[in-house]
Amino acid sequence: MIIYLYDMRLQDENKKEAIFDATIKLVNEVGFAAASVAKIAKEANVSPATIYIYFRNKEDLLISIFLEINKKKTSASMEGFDGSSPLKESFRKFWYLSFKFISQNEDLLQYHDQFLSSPYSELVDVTQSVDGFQPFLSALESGAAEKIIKKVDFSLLKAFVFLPLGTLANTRTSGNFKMTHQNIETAIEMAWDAIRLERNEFLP
Amino acid sequence: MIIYLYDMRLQDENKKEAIFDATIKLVNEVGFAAASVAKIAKEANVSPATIYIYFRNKEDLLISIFLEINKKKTSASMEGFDGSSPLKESFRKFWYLSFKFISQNEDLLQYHDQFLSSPYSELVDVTQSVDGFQPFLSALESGAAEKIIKKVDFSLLKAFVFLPLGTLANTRTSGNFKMTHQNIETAIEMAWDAIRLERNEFLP
Amino acid sequence: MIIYLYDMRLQDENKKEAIFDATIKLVNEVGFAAASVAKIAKEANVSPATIYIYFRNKEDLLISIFLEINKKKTSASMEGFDGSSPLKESFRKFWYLSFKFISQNEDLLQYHDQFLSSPYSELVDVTQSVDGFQPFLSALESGAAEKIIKKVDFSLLKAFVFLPLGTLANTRTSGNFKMTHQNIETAIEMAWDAIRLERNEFLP
Amino acid sequence: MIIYLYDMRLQDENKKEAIFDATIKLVNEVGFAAASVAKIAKEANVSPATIYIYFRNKEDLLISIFLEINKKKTSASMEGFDGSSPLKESFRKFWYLSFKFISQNEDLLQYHDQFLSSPYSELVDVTQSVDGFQPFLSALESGAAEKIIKKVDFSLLKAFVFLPLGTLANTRTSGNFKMTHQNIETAIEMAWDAIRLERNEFLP
DNA sequence: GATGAATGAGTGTTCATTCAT
DNA sequence: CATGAATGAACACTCATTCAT
Repeated sequence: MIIYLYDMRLQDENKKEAIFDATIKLVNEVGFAAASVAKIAKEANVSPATIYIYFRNKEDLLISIFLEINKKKTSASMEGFDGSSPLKESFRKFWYLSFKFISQNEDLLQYHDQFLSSPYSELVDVTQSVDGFQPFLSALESGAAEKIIKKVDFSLLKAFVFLPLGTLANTRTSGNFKMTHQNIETAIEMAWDAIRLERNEFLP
Repeated sequence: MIIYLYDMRLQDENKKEAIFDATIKLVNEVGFAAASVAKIAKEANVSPATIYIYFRNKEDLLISIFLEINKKKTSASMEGFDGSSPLKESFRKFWYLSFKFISQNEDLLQYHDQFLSSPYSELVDVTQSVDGFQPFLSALESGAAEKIIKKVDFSLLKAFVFLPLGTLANTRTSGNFKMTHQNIETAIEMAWDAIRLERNEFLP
Repeated sequence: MIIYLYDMRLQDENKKEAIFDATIKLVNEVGFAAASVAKIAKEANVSPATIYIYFRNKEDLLISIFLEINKKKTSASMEGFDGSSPLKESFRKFWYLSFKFISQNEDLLQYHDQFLSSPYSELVDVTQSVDGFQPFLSALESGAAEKIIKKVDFSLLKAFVFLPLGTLANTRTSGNFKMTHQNIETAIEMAWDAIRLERNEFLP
Repeated sequence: MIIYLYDMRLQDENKKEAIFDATIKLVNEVGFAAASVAKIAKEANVSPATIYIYFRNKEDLLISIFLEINKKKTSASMEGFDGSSPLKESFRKFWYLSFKFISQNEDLLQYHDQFLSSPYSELVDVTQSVDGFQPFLSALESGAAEKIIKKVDFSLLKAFVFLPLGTLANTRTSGNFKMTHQNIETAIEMAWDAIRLERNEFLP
């Protein structure tokens, strides 16, 4: 017989977290396809049936984790964002915070990446998962209006700003890229060069 | 009635191609994990056992397809590459040919992308799959030596030159990006801006 | 309606036993190779997947059954063994009990025999499966030391004492041998004659 | 184009023999169940289809081999059998020749044994496979009539005379039994003691 | 809430055999 | 005669999910 001293809700959260952690670990280790419910359950030290108490099905579990990671990542890279700062400064800060979060949460990012390239990604409303970046996107739009940066399709922005960030940070896909201070500076510069509008500052 | 013009091999190639096509179609439709051998066989109008005549196992099938796509893609984008041309011109041509190939073979590229982000990708020697690009990479290196472009880690190059190419071309990941002439020009410009070394041409 | 008298374990044991029985029946009917997991499951009125709850794999199932039969057989033929009795008496009793057990459990013995001549037998530590006979073997050794029986290699002992027992009892291999009282007596006598040391009791 | 210089029949016999040898080798190595037609074909350097030219099906192949081995073994152990010799002498000679054949053809015997304990054995008329021993069996019968040996059921004879022979000779089942001259002598003596009728030669 | 047992449908792969050439 | 290609059926085993307790 088990005695719950404090609060049942606590226990629940522990279980849910255990399932989260186990799933992330397993997916990173063996990939999405091979991360079966049974294995996740074993890794989390719960019964397979227990997982179905917290999540409707496997899909729900995997998506929930993705969304949570996404939320964490977004709020981390948008922390203290100030729309009134100069765009370049905001840009640099965004990359910096992103790199920092990524390097401190490699496992989460690896899951995030794998999820996006799995068929499960189609079940998530991607636009929604981008919501948190809205202030930054607005600033970029303003920058385009002010001719600071190029006026480009959102896909191009993603391709040259957000995407490289993800891959560079993922050790699995970036091979021997070392996140040194110098490399980070270069990466930020490259991204900025890609989007900024060149102006000859010596002409009137 | 079938007429064998030359020899039996003719029929074989047809079957192998049917299996290739069926696999690519299925993987693009339902993803890597859900593309079972049985389903592939049905799609190719072939017995599951037949697949094992042409490929050692599922892994071998998937990798073979990837390598073939890779070869096609590489030779398409490197066609007529001339190391003595100005770097920017080579660069532009490379992107142009790549975009052209990609837009004409969306299904192949979608497979290619999915493969790279699947666990199967670890079974392929990636360096080898990049061999065909060597002349272009050498030109980039020379460009760095001549201070035309930034001297950067290969991972950074990949992240800002090759990766955006892939994603922009893949309709699944690039959403509503339309490959208009204008968009392509912009993309090429962005990529070049990312890597080029800025020089004030008005100073001595 | 099922009534659970004590606890769930009851039902489990029934299932496990059903699987055991089905396996033995099937192996005896169609042989080891043709006794597939699917067929066993159907015979036991169980899903194939259920078998994997009780046994790690087919090998584990087959070996488990063998070991259980072996245990039963050993303890049956060694029942009430008394090392201080005259060797011939022990010998006769051993054969008698063996014959009795065998004749009452023909199916188990048939499985046992087939297992030993299947490739699976190599996965079992044979010496361990003989452990239960140790007191009898010791008695035989003492008998050899006392020049009551021949001092022979263990393999010879097996070939003339334990092996004939098995085959005679197995209806599949022994054809029309009827286990009449007379036949049993003769068999025991033959086995004893084979191993005993002849002494002319009339010479000094 | 292949040119047959001498005689087609020769080539055929070579192929058939290659298939025989390959089968025996494979069955001994991996067991009956795992010796598939495809593997046998590869081992024999022929196409699977070729096997079906020489044998109706797999069953036919396996049985044919068994019967051929059986014939060889029988004629070897019955070589120069003389019904007019004293029974014990014939008996000893029979064992001796058997042991000799067995030790010189371990692979054949291993196949023979495995076959007999496989379900295929039921497809062979066992009585027929014993035909060659008939003169020896007759001699044993006469011996029983003359009260030289026990008058026993044929199954008992098999269990104490023919069976031990097989097992002792099979290295797989006999473990560390070494076929030394001494061991062979003992084995023969044990078998003879088992069947002979004891007579006190000192009484009238 | 939590569970181990249970399962039908599915997995990748191999089977013995046939067939057109 | 000889073959490689072809196959439906079967193989051992795992899957996501449900259910009685």
